[in-house]
Amino acid sequence: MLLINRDTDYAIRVIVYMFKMDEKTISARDISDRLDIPYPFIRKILQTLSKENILKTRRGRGGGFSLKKLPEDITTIQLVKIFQDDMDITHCIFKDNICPDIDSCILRKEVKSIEKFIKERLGNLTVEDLIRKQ
Amino acid sequence: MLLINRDTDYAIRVIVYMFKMDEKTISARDISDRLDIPYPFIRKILQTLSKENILKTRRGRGGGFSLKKLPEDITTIQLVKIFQDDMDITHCIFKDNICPDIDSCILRKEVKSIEKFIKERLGNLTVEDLIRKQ
DNA sequence: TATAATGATAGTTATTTAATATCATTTATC
DNA sequence: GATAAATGATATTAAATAACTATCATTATA
Repeated sequence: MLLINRDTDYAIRVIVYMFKMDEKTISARDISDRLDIPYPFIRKILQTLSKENILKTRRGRGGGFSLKKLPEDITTIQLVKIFQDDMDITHCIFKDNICPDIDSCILRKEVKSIEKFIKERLGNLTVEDLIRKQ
Repeated sequence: MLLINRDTDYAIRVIVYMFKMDEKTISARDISDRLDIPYPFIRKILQTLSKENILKTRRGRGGGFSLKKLPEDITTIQLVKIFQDDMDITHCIFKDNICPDIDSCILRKEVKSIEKFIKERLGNLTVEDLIRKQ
């Protein structure tokens, strides 16, 4: 089990890279070549980030992707939620089944509270932090 | 992503059940029937728990499993570690690859710290807590 | 000796994740 | 206007993991 999955990790790397490069726009092909990420894979991630309003796109020849938000306005939890199904680590596999009462489940309460903690921590970690502190 | 996977969840339920029943030994077949868990599946879990010294076994006719530890001596994190590959949620998929220096990775540091928090929390949650507080 | 249990381990199926492929649309340049 | 180079949308395949099943040997009781 990983807290940050591959998609999220790639997304973070791409965004950090784009900030560092400081180019107006950069194509999926270039990112794929420079960061050594499979082309169709990074395309899907870039498309998602653009749908989520984190990237701008310019179509057609010479087009590509550029950042729409400032690094201090992108948090890690935002990206995790986009690529990891809202990060619902509490989801009970036994609901409607063995478990007598979901509301009285101590384990569930504990996990829920841990989830809250994680979301707060990653909510305070921006892309700027990742760039600046390194 | 789930914090507690199916194996761990079953293991917890079985142990709680065994404490509540207060029978000397109980067979895998009985547990399977009473908790509605697939027989070969629960067998594997029981075998693992017995290898890990959480259960005692008696082989042969009339045999089965019984608890070896007290509920206050079994923590949730123990069970998670047994069934979930030590719960290494930090594991970096990019080592030896893109990442320039694993030691300077801010994201990694953050995730590692979250992992530590989770392990402490689940380390303080015993099976007795799960029974008593319910 | 037959039966009912676990020990050990192999094998299968289902689900999820990772990666690839295709074609339409857009836009810059020649 | 034609061509090339880009993204948009979406379908498909492949690999990995998780879930589940099966088999046979060994043990112990009646």
